[in-house]
Amino acid sequence: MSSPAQRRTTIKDVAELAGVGVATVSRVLSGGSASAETRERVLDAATKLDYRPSALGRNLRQQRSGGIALLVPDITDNFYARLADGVLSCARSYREPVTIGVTGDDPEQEADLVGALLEQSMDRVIAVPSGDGEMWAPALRAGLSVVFADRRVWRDPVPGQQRVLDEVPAVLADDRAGVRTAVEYLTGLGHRKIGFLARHGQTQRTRAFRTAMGELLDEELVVPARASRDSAYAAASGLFQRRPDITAVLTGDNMLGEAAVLAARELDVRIPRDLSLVMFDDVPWAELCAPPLTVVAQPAQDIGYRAAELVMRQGRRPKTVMLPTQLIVRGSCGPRR
Amino acid sequence: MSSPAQRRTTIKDVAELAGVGVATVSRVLSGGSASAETRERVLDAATKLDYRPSALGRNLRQQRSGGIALLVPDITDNFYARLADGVLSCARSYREPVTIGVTGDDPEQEADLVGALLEQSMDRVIAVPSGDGEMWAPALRAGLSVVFADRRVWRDPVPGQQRVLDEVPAVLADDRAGVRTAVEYLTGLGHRKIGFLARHGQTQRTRAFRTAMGELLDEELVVPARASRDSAYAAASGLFQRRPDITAVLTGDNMLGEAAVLAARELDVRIPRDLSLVMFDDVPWAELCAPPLTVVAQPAQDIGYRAAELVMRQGRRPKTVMLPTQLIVRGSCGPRR
DNA sequence: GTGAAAGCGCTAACAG
DNA sequence: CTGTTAGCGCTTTCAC
Repeated sequence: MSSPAQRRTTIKDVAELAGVGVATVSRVLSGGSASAETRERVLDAATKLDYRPSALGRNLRQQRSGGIALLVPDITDNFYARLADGVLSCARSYREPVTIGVTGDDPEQEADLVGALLEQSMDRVIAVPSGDGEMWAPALRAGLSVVFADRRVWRDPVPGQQRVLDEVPAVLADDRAGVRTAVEYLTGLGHRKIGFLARHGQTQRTRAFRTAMGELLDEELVVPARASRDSAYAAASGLFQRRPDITAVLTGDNMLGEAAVLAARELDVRIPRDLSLVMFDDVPWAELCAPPLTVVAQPAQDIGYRAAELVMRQGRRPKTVMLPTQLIVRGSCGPRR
Repeated sequence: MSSPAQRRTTIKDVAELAGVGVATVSRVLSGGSASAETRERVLDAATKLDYRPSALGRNLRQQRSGGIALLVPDITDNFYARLADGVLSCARSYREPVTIGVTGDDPEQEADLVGALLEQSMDRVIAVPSGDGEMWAPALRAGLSVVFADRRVWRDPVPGQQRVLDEVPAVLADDRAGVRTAVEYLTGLGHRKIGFLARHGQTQRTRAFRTAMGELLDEELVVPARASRDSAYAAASGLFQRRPDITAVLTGDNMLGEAAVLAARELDVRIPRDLSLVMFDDVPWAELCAPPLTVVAQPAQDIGYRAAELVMRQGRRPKTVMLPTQLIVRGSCGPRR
């Protein structure tokens, strides 16, 4: 049997040992004013007792639990893992714990998680949002400060609330430029029938694709997928079978890219001979793939880091941050044959 | 400017509206005994006010913040991401928030993080441990219930503490069997000079490799790497250059596998013609690789899920759980040439 | 079955 | 500059 946990050292113990009041201890420890001598006595006592202020007491008093919450669609997706890593790395420098929730890109689950956060009195959230304005507006009103990462929320149909959501700062990759660069690269190679595989949530990228394609756009080649791997595969496979005339495809994220490679292989579509492929997001395996994949790289870790910075400095009304993407040409694209 | 956050509804409000005392509300809401009529009145009031009990108050009162903490070496490593996903998925069914910390496989950072947990009064931790017994024993004494995942802690040199650490339940992949199967597969193909790339932390696997190799073991072919990608690459590249006579290699995790593929390509070592490769952990890209990688699959998500179950039911003295691995043969191994 | 009251550890307001 | 005190929201004795 394990021994019973001993009672925690409290601020009272420190005060007693130092021969001062508890308020003084609190002040000294949080950098308030105190005479040099008092300060030393307090610090001494605290060290001697190995005193660790209880976050519980502080949190209750301040009516807010510290820490920052992070909501991502899927933590096993390397992109979100890197994003999370960035958040974690920034949060560490503030000594703030990070609570992670997985939404599965499902507004309902997201709403659930936000509810849980409120229950915990968390007041800082970084989210890759799945829900729309209707779901985030109440959270905002409840007083938590939100930063969106990777995506922002769709414009809300209700006029009055649109303003609210525009107030939510966001850290985004420059989807417009990324998509445009990729499309230009592909058209430069002679491709005309270019497919686009994207998640339902990737509104910005889808829109950017439509714009970038201009005259060339064929709505039938723009195919949406749900959040799962299976759905990604189904979308890719479906597109390739339905429209064997396409010569290039751009995918909105790395799991769709993976699905495209798999589906192509299954259908005996050769990359890049029969089909050129550009994938959004440069994951480590893109280079190991056969052929190595041409990608639109995104600074995932940076996105997370910057988002964490923003959510920590809620004071200085921060604007939306847009981070650049980069086309990395490897071996998955060829000229139209 | 955003509107000021309105005051939270407290238990007092509910009590007032229901015309009962706060104690009664508390009891009803936590499933205690109450007359049917009272219960209904309370529930009604709670619903009407949309009352959410504050975790802050409860936590302080109970001297423990709920939730479970998860410590992994690297969240961008797909294996740990899947493990985390398993934890998250189990924790959700208990409605417990999960706080994630990244240790970088560094005992010092790990100790830091545990300190932070204690400060937060977290009392449930799932850890992929980097530190040794000396670091975990105090945490245990401080009263938190720990479950190890993926690895357990090295036997402690101090005799008295060994027992303590054996009391920590652990959820592990069956490294012994996994390594043995892989080695037998390789020797079955005729390989004799087999290299092993492993992290410092992968003691069990390294030990298993030595055992499995028996007579064939060449200590020079067992090479350790630190946690980083760079270190993994250096280890692989170094081994291949130093000992071009090896014909097969087993890697202790997926990042080492990735490094091996990259290093081999760089040195113009062909897989599987010149070198057979078996990688621990079946990541999604293993199939996309050229050639597709033969792997020892581990139930990462299950490991996380089971660990979370254990840490939630600290009551029923749980034993260590060992989960099976599976050799998945793909295209990265060939006969010794 | 129910209510009154104590108190978890801390910080902020106030008085000295 | 420093100590006293109130009280954050909740659960848990302890009377009734």
